[in-house]
Amino acid sequence: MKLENNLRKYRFEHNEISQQDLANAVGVTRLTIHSIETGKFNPSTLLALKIAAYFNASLEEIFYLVDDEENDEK
Amino acid sequence: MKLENNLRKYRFEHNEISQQDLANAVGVTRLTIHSIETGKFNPSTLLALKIAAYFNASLEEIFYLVDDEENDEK
DNA sequence: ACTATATGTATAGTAAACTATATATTTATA
DNA sequence: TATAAATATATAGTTTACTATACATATAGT
Repeated sequence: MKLENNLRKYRFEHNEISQQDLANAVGVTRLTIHSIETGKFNPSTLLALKIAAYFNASLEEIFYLVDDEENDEK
Repeated sequence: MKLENNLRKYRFEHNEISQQDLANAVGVTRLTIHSIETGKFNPSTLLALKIAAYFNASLEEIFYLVDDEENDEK
C-alpha cells in the first residue's frame, strides 16, 4: 500500500490556487506542497486534513491508498 | 489547529483489538500505536488511512482537527 | 501466588517530513 | 523580447515520526 493524491488537480480545478498560496494557507513551505504533489513524501495527517479543509473536501477525496507491486504486504 | 483522535475508543468499541495486534495489522510497532493514542505524535497520512481502513471507517471518523489556544494561526 | 497478556514509560537510534536558501526552467503577459 | 509569476530541482539542516530494546506496572486467569 502506498499513498497517492490528486492535489494538483484540486489546485487547478477547484480553486486555481498556486503552490505558494496554498502553502501559506495551510502553514507550510511551497516546497512541501511541491513534494507532496510529486509524491516525494507522505504528509502528516495534520497537514493532509488542513489541505482537505482548505478545499472543503474530505481527506479521502484528495489522498488515497493504492496497492504497490513491490512492498506487497502491509 | 492540532490533531486529535479516538483511536483508543475504536480499538475497544469496534474490534476489541490490542495495541500489538493493531500494530501488526497496519505494519508498525506497538509503540507507534501507543504514541498516537497518547497524542505523542501525528501519524503519516499513509498510516492513518491504513488504520481507518482496518476499522472500515473514514479517516475523519478517527482523526480530526481541533483548535488550540496556543498556536492560533495556521 | 504464579503466569500470561496488555499497557505505560524511558533511552537511543534511524528515516523521513519539513524548512531555508538558491538557481534554473517554464509560461504568460506587457 | 523583456519581465514577472509559477514551478522544478538541488543541497543542507532541523524536527519529528517511527524502530529497537528494555523494564515496569496493571489486570485477569489458573
